[in-house]
Amino acid sequence: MVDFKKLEKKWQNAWEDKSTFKVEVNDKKKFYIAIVYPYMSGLLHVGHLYTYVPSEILMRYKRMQGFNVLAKFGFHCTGSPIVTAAKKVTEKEPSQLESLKKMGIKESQFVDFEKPEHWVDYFSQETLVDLSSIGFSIDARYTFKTTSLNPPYDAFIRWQFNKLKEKGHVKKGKHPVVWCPKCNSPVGDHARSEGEGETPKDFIWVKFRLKDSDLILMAGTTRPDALYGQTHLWIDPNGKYKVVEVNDEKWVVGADTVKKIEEQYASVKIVGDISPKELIGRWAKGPLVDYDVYIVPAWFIDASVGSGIVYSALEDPVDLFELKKIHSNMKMLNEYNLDKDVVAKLKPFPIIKVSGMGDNLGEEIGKEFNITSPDETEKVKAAKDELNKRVFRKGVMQDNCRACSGMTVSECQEYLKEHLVKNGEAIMFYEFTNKVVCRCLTDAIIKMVSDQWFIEYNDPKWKKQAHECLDKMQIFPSETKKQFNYVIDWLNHWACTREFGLGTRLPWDTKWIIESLSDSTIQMAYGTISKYLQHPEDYDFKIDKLNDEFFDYVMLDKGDVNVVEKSTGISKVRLNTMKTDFEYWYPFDFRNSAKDLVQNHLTFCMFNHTAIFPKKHWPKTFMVNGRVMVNNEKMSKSKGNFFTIRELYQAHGADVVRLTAANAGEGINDANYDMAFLETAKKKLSELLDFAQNNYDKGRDEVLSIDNWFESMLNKSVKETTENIENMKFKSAIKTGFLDMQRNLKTYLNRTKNSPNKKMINQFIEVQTKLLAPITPHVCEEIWELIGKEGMVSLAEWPTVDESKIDESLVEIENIFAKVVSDISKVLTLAKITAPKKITLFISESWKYSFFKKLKEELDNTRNVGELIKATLVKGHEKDIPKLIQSILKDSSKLPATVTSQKQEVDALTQELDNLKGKFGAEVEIIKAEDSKEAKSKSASPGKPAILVE
RNA sequence: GCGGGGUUGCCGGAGUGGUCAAACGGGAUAGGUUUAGGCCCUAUUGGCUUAGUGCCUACGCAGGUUCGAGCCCUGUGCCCCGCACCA
Repeated sequence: MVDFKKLEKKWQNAWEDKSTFKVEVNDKKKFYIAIVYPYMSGLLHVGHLYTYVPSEILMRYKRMQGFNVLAKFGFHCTGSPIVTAAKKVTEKEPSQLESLKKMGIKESQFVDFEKPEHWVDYFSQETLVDLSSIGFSIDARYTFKTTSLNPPYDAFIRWQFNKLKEKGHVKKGKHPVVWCPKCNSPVGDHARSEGEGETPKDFIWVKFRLKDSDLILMAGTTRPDALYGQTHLWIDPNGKYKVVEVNDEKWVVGADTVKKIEEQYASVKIVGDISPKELIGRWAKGPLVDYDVYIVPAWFIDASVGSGIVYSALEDPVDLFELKKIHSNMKMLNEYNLDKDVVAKLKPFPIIKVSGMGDNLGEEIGKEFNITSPDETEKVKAAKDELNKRVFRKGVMQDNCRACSGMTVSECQEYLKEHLVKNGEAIMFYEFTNKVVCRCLTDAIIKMVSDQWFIEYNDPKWKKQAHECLDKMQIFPSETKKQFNYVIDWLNHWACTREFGLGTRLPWDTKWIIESLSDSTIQMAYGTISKYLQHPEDYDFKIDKLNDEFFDYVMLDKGDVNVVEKSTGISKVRLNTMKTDFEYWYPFDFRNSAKDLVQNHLTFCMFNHTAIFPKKHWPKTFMVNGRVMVNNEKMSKSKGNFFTIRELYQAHGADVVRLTAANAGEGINDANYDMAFLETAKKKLSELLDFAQNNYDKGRDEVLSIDNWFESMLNKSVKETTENIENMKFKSAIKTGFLDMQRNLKTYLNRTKNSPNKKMINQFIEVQTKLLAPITPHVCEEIWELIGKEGMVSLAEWPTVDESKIDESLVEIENIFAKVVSDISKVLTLAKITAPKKITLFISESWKYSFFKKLKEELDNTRNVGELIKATLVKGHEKDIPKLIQSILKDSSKLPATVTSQKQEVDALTQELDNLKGKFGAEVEIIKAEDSKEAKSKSASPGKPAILVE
């Protein structure tokens, strides 16, 4: 077995020594690949590998096609994960320490990892080691890390935000956030010990003004539409209520809600307690209707839920059945001094029309669910859920609903939410539907963050531009375009600042740090000149005074170079070098990522480009890949199928690991990194090297028809492989550019009895090496050297297709031969003949060939038997033709893909006579059907000789 | 709930109207080679079957369009992913 590791080191050193992948601006056409940078909270793992392989293959492929290729690589460090991880190290959290250990870090070094800055330095360096060890052909001078630890990058991000602000895309706003009062920060899904997936649900609290009083009863609801059908208010007769003063109004709310109001809405002054008894039996006036509503007790109401007060619209089955209870409960009516007549008159009245249902929705659904008593609480609840669903989906507001008449229920809800709040008749209020607990075990709350900065992705004009950008882009796979379209429309305000974590400070409000997904949206532009900004000393300048004018000049062609020279201290010459570089490289031509970045980063990238750059610098191509599984299971440390790239290449070698990654999958579906394939890859690559070494420049000079077949197949492989790469189908490229090629080689050697044509075998080895070079470059360089080629295969020219060498009839003839062999075997089995004496092959009568050709053409026009007969009729065969047409119509597989000729078929099979004789140990005779009296001979058809065994 | 993707042999997965179902990879079984194992080679891997190179059944389920459907349409079951301030 080949020592891959040794060979790989050799070529990695050679690339380094010869600066094979260092790029400079030149006259060639450029191709800029902006690789998504990895997060530096650890070493690269299989997931990264799978995402990076497409970029890496593409950059090598484009280089071989003569492009000047820039591949940007960075190290992402902004946000909270690194800080959190460092904190865990400080706290000596076992799983965190274990994970460091697994990445090869010694215990004595742990103390260094208590500082976030150390993570940034350490992992970006180690990642660079991994990248070169796996043979990625990037130019390391262009790599950079993010955050304020990298001042020029920091300046770039400030510039980006100043630009966004200038264009009016960044604004201050309010937003409800799931918040941990102890950690004093938002609690994302991943940071919860309970309540994953929970989001603040928006309610509105509607104001009901108590008659003959200045008190306002706040009634919470998600169904403002039902206000049109309001009948009365429910209140918890045993609950605790308070009167509080909010913005000069006196509200009655459940006692437990006071704190929530402060967190979400406004400061609260508690006036005092109020007993439900003081309210029951009185009247209140709510919005949207002219009448007053009566206040009624209900035990299903809980003062601590919502606002503690609910208004009733009797289409709701719960309310309806609850009211029935009260109707019949004289004792209670008396206890609360309720007016019997008023209560008796409370009746539902219809406001919503649901198709397929009558007017009295509550009663009807009750019957449907077979509810006989109000105490069947489960049934009642199920009925309520079902009704809500129907109302929301199909409900239309009836004519008695004033401004909302004719609206669908969902439209009406949106309309009322906005209008009631605007008119001061309600407030927005957010609640969880389930409990949320922070990882620190504190109950989370909903907090209204009010001085947060937002990027306004909801701006319709901006959305339009983003759509325009998307329309012009190439998206792989193309189905993903739909998803992008949806995301552009769905994106709303995006909170872009945080109080905690690594990153760049918001230039005009420095208490805030720019959030991690917002800071990386146009950094690909920075990547075009990062070589200079990260290593100014190599280019004789200093960058201690980078400012917005600098980026304006270099990237937007704005401002005066003399002014910029003065303010930055960078010479005009250097400024113009960077400007030229930027203008040469930008925009980026390709960017790929896993599909989870579609709904944020990749879409942000489009938005931000349209805001800041002119159209010519908008992104060109996105490719989205699935997530990677390992051995068909989600990768996870606990399952033991979590691998760093380092572990893999150290154990198997870079090429093997790369080939396995490229073969793991393609398209948007989840891929599978198959550890078993590592062994297959090893074998196949070893064989490849051995074969090239032992067979190059050996063979005969004479040309046989099988050589031409081989050449056809070779050209086909090049064609298909090139197409596959162009379509970002890298797994298919392995199939057509490697596996199929190897199978054809096997067939070829078999058919030539291991005596290949020298020219062909050389061509094969050269083409094979080139096609594989982007995927397994080390082995390919080695082969390239072994066969005595000049220079690096990495810089060799990508093979071109010679269409004239693709002869479909040769391909067909070879298929016929293979089929004949298998048919003979089959016949022998069926006839139970083990040792045949003689095999006769009858080649189809010659008229059938032209008939088949003609028929093939005619089939595109018609399927009508009569017409086909007329069109294809050959004199003298009036009887045969209808029969043939019938059978072909029934099973079109009888018609070969390519119709050859009788002569070709006879010649080809005659050439293989010895081959056939050897295979079956029998005499073989080939006869044209015309020359035989055997009845069987007439059943031969083009591509399918008749077979007679004796 | 909303949006996107998927559903094909023992497994992973090709295949988007006839040329073609199962490419390619993996696994399994039998045979050959081998001291043995591995590598490698051959055959089989939905069912049936005949003096013949075939027939039938199958692409989640049920319908439909078509001369013809894995592919198009309608309905439906199930699985995966995302739904935000988090990288």
